[in-house]
Amino acid sequence: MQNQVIEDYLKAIYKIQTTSGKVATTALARRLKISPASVTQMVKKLSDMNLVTYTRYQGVELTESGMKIALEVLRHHRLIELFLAEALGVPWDKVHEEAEKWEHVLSEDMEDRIDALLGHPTRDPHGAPIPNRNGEMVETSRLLLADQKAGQTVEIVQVHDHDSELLRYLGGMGLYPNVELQILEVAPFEGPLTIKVADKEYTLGRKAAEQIFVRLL
Amino acid sequence: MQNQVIEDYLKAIYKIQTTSGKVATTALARRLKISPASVTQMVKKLSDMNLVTYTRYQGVELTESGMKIALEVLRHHRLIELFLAEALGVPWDKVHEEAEKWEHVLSEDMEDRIDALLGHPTRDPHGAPIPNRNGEMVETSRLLLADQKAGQTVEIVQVHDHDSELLRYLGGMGLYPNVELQILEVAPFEGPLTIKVADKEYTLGRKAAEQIFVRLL
DNA sequence: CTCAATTTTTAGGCATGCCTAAAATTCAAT
DNA sequence: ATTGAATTTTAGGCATGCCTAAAAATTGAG
Ligand SMILES: [Mn+2]
Ligand SMILES: [Mn+2]
Ligand SMILES: [Mn+2]
Ligand SMILES: [Mn+2]
Repeated sequence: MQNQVIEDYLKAIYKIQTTSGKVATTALARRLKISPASVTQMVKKLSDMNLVTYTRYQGVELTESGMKIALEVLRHHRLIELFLAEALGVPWDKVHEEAEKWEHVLSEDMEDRIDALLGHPTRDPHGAPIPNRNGEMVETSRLLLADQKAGQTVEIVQVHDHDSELLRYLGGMGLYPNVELQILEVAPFEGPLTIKVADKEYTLGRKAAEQIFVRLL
Repeated sequence: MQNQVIEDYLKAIYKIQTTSGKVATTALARRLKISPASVTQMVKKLSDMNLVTYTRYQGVELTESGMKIALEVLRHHRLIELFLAEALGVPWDKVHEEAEKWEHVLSEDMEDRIDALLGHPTRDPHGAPIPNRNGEMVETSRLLLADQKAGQTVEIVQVHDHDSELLRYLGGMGLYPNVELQILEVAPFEGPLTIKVADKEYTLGRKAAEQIFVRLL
């Protein structure tokens, strides 16, 4: 499967594109941990395959078929994460790494079976939306926990899923999607937040609070 | 993972080695659907890696570490087959193809979880033995159904798992591992067998009967 | 034992996807 | 508008794993 390489490029382009618009060579290189020169070369090939539009020095953008593949892989990734968590009891800080490999080998038939077994879920273990078979996805409106004010009660919607250590740290406090918490105090000068979860109080560093998305209750 | 290529070579060598001793370049090439010239080249690399012993024109043999990897992959393959069948309800004629891809991406942690979930199984859906974590495997003594005489009652131990069509055919008659059947008649001149399974009679072609292993009851 | 058929290896190539170093282009500060 | 810094591309290479055609070694039939 050299498919894997293409799929990882498209997924990375998708992620950057949906968070910051145009996708520069360097940004892609940093995300994929590949030299910019190699990215340029590969991006030309993707362009030849009509998976991205590419203008020299201007960055890339997914075409419709590129987007379709990206969402397909994303669906695989998130379904697998949930499947691993639910069916095999894999802790939420380990599912990402495993799904990163499985996503490329899962057949459509297995995708459907997993989807059905899980009851056609719409969110992965980190709260990220799972695209449906048509590539449609419900992005819930969400706010950064770090931007909220003291006194508010919020519900966790999603957390960043790349940092295993962070996930273990959050898990230790019971900070999972759909969990409710109160913001007791927000220290000034970008200081930590004091929060209350399930009747326990914790101090949460700014860095951590910036990885957590919430909605107001 | 170009690991995949090496793992597939070692698995193929293992299969040939355990059924017919020495492993010739051509046999390996045929099984892997790769030209003999390419096999020679790759086999040299495997030899450099100490995964096989290789003497020009004489074929290859797995070293201890080559054997270890082969059995590891085989364990993955068979555990996955059973997992797919049990956990996802995948029909037994489809599990092989899927496992062929998954076997190369499964982490040791997932292997252990699947193994535990299935209750440390010793047989895959086709009756093939699953090597344990140490690469040990219980090969049951088995006879070819095609070689048996009329009048005998036998139990299916294992069936060949490569031919999807055959598996569907056998499944239609309920011919799975651990199923008991009576041999009513064996037509002469390599003719078909008449068998009785779960009170129904079937005529089974020689070709099919040669793909089925049984033990006498 | 010989030699033609078969098997296996060698030689030379190709595609993929990565790299570093150097050149080209763009950006941004004056 | 200039120019130096940063970004991006080009050029030239390398490893992996496959191929075909040709050469070498083995085998086995007579
Ligand atoms: Mn991936
Ligand atoms: Mn996730
Ligand atoms: Mn395989
Ligand atoms: Mn099997």
